[in-house]
Amino acid sequence: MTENVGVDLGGWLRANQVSPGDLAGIVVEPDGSVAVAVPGGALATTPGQLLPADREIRPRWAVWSQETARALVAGGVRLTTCWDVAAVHRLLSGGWRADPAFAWACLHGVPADQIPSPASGQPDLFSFADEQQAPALGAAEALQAAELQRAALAAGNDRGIAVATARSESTVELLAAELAADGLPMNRAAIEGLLADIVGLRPRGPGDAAEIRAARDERVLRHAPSGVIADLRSNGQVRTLLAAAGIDVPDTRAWRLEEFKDKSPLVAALLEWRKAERIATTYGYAWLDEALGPDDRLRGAWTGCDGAAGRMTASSGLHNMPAVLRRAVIAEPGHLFVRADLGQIEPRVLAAVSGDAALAAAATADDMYLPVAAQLSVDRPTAKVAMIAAMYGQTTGHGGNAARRMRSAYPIAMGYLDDADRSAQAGQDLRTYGGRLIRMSGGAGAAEAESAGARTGRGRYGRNAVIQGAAAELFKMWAVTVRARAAPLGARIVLCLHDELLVHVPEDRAAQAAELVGDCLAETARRWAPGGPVRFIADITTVRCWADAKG
DNA sequence: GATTTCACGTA
DNA sequence: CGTACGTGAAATCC
Repeated sequence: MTENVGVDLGGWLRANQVSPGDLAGIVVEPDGSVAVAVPGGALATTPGQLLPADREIRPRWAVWSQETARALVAGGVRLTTCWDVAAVHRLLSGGWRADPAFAWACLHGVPADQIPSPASGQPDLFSFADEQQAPALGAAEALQAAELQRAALAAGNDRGIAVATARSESTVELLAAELAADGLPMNRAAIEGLLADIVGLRPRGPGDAAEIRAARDERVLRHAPSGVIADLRSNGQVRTLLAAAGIDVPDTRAWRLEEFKDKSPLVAALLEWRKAERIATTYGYAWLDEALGPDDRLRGAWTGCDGAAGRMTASSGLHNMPAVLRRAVIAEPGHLFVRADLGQIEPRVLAAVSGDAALAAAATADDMYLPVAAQLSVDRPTAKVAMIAAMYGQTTGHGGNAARRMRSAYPIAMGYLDDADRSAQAGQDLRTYGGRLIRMSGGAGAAEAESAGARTGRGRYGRNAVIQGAAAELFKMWAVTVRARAAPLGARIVLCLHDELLVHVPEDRAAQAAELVGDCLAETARRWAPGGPVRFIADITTVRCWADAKG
C-alpha cells in the first residue's frame, strides 16, 4: 500500500473518479491510522481526513463491521453512510455470526467447517493481513449486492428493496455506534429521587443495605401465617409460603398470582415486593454506577440487529427500563425531546408486505381497527384480537367467527401469514420483505419423531418473524433517514425502541425537528412501499421529559 | 465455576 | 396475545 498520509483524501478520491454513493473501503488500523481503498488503488490516511472527504464526496464507506464506526466515533468522526459487511451478511444468511472470514467464506460457498485460518494463506481467499482488508471490502460489497438481488428474486421479493434494506441496515450500525457513544440523557437528581422513593436512599454500607432489604422483606412476611418464614428470593420457598396461606399454585409468576391479589394481602404485598426488588437489583444504584456516566448519560452497547427477526438490541436496560423510571429521562438544559412512535405498525406492515388491497384500504384510517371491525361486523376489541392472533399465531380458540371473517375479508394478508407458518413448520427458511433470512433449517429441523408442539411453535415463530422483521426494517430505514436529516439541526437520536424514536434537539429547533421526523416517515414509506398503497402514521410529541409523552 | 431455570421489564 | 431481547438470582450441573 502506498504511504501517503499527507495527501488530501478528497482530492485523491476525486482523482480516482469516486462519485457520491460510490464505494470506498475503510479499515481502522490498530495504530489508529486509516486505510482507504477504491478500485483504482489504496491510501493510508488519518481519521481526520475522512470527515471533509465524507462531506465533499459522500462515498458509501465499506466497512467490515460496527467496530470501525466505534473507533471513528470515539475520535469524533461520524460518517454519513456505509456498507457494513457484517450487517449485510446477517441479512443475507441469518443468524448472528458475521466475522469477516465467515462472511467471506459464505460468499464463496466455502462450508463453515472448511474456513481456512488466517495463517494458512490460501490464495483464493483474501488475506487477513491488515493492508489487504480495505481492498477486500469493495469485493465483498459487490458480491453481497449481487447475492442479495439473487436471493430476493428467488424468494419472490423485490430486488430494489433488498439493496435499499442492506444500505439502511448498514447505516444503522453507524447509528448504533453513535447511540452507544452519546447515551440517553438522564437527570441524576430525578433518578436518585425516584430510587429513594421506590427502594430507599442509597445504602451507606453492606450493613445498611441488609437492613433495608430485611425491612422490605418484612412488609411481605408480616402477612404470612404466624411462624412461617421464607426467603422471598427463592421461588420454591415462596410457593411453600403461599401454600401455607392456602394458595396452591404451580409456579409463582405474577400473572398467575394476579387473581389472588384482591383477596390475599400476602399476595398483594408479594407483588409489590417483586416490583421494588426488580428495581433494587436491576435498576438500582449499582445500575446507575455502572451505566450512568459523569455527564449524566445512560450508556449501553447497541447492535443494529438481533440474530432472529432483526430488531435492534441494547444493553444496560435501555430497552427494558421500567416505565416509572422514564420520569428521570429529561432533556439537557436548552434541549427538548422529539418522541415519535409508529402507530399500529404491524397490521400496516402486513398490508404492505402481503399486498392486500383491502387491508391497505383499512390502513387509510388513523385507527385501522375501526374499518376492520366494520368489515368483519364485530366490535373493535374483537377485531384487534383477531388481527393480532392471525399475525402472532393463536393457541386458544382456534377459529371463531372473527377469524373466519378475517380470512374472507383479507385473503391475501391471511394467505401470506399462512404461507410463512407452513414453510416454518416444514423447516424451510423464510425471507422477510427486505430480504432477511429467517433460519428454520439447521436446528431440530424436519426431524422424523418431532412433536406437534415443536412444529406449531416454529409456525408461530415464522408467522411472527416475517411481520416483526419487516417492521424492524421499515423502522430502521426511518431511523437512518431521521439521523441524516436531523444532523444539520444539531438533533441526535438518543434512543431507538423498536417502533419508537427519541430525538434530543436544541429547544429552538424542536418544532422543526418534529416536523422533519414526520416528513422522514412519509419519505421512508414512499421508498419502502412504492406506489404508496399503505398509510403509515406516527404519533409525534415534543417534550422535556420522556414520561410526558403519552405511552 | 459454568450453565440452566425462573422471573419480569420493554416493544 | 404471541414473539423477541437483556438482566439478575437461585437452582442445578459438572
